[in-house]
Amino acid sequence: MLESILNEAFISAYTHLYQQQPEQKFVSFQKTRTEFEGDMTLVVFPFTKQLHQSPEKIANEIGQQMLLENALIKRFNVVKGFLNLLMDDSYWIDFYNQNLENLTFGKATAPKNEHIVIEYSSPNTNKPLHLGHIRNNLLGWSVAEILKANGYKVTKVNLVNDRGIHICKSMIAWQKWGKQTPEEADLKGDKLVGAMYVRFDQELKKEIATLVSEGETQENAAKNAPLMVQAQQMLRKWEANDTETKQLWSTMNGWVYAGFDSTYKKLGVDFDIIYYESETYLLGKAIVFEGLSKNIFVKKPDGSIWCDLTADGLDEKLLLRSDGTSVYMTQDLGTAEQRATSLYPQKMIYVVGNEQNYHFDVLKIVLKKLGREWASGIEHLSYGMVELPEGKMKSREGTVVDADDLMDEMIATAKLTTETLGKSDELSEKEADSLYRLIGLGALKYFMLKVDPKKTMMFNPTESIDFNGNTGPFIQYTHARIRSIIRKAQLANISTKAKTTLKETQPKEKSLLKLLHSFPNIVEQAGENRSPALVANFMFELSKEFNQFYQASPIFKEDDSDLRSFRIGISSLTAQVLKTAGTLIGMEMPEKM
RNA sequence: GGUCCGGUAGCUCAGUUGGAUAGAGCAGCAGCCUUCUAAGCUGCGGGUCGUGGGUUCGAACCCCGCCCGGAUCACCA
Repeated sequence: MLESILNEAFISAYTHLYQQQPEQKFVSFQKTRTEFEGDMTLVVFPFTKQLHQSPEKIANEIGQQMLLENALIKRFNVVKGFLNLLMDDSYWIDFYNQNLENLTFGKATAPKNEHIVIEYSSPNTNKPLHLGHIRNNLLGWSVAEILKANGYKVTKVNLVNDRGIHICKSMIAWQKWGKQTPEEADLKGDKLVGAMYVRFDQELKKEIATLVSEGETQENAAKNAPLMVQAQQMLRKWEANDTETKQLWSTMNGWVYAGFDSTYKKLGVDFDIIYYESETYLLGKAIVFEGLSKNIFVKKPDGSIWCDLTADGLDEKLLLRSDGTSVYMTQDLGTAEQRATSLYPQKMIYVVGNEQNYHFDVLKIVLKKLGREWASGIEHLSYGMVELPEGKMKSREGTVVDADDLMDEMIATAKLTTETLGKSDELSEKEADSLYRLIGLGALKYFMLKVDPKKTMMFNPTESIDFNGNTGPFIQYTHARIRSIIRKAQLANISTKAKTTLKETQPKEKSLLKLLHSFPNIVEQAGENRSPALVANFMFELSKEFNQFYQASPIFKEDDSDLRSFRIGISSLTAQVLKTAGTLIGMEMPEKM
């Protein structure tokens, strides 16, 4: 790594000059701004106190000494307190020669002895997946891939919420107004069950309105509406293992899973383990009783069990209802312990929206109070909501952007754009369809992942996602351009991966090499920050740089064959890095487009 | 009300964890195709980094106050 080389050179120069060690926390190298000559810049201001000399003097002395000691440093210049160091071109050319055929370039060279479990998606089975789930799924999947690339052992898990009152609502509605299988209704299973859930809600509202008009209070009406009573009855039957209820429940869930599977598949996400809440919802009660017996929790007169977190700056938290049934927190305590004691991970990452920050704060604190050492490995990857121009998505107001619909629209737009540009003329129907899919999904994934996960992001359905500028298709297009060059070179029998004997680089080539050089560092940063956005932004940066190079230096018009192969090699490495980076954010790269 | 998160160009977003004169894309305007793919490239205009203080050689970034927006504080999940 360049930074560690320079860091060593700096320490050596510093100790030689001043007979003392520099404070490591003050040593900061950064990329030199383009308006100055140099590759890396050392900020020397922090050392003025220790040395009692002007920043310019220190910078000059250190620059001189580093130049003397290290052959990789070619020149230096000093602007105010900034020491700009120019590396010898041989550094970049060596990098090129060494990695030209390194197919795993960018990924960690040695495995880390650490296991990370990452949970994402975690849908309810009463609603189809929507735009918010898309962000969740893409983020979780991508972070998992990035962590793998960093050498971690990663297990992707999904906890499906397949039981509870909401499922019973869909079941009641289906019995009353549905009675059709997905095939009969010509609907995806998750869509059918989702429609039943909506129907229940509508009918329930009518009942409540009727009761209120008859003089009931709103609260009582909501509690006593016949439909609500039936749903609760059904939940009790379910918990009592009633055969008929369980039968219907598993049939309808089966429809939903088939629907989810097709959405996941289209989106390109997968899981190593799928947990079902119906199988885990009783876990956790034992933990609550354990905490009660250790006097960490308290039981109230009505029988409910609580954890007092006021000393931690939070509130009292319910852990078990007065009737002895679980709440969300109870189950999460249980599933966390289940994972910790069966998979033995060093970290457990939960990809869950920031609306649940409080929940995860509580989860960690409660587990720590219970003395679970592994609780410190729990990490909430808290991402921001996706908002529409009119604000949050609301299922009841029909402003939800459906995941399947969105993907289909993206693919249709890709088709239209491609045909308009006349780029599919030479493709077979099959090739063309797979290209539209690749572009449409590339556009969607890049759009979702280029934004910092923590931030709330805006999605405007009417403007649809762009294909020009800072977009997935722009990057894919760049890749396709390079592949076209490679094919042309192969036809002309020019090696695309020839080491070079050149001694110098030109500006655009060097900028590209510098960017390529930074790729492993980007992958590492993205892993540490759990941020696919860093990879996405890097890909854009690299593509932009390549397109400038492409436009400025026509490769096959170059007479000097050494220079020509060098440029082909750089192009080839660029395409490879784009492809590798693409695998980290789930964006495929086309050969032609 | 308490707690947490956010506010950067007309719009969507970056800003390497405190460094140099704050950057991209879109939208607008003006150029570049007898072509290694124009889904591209070049140029122009566009900013009180919400606001007021503080910390220091240096702040969009750290601290405090205020304004605005969001989330959360359920015997919901």
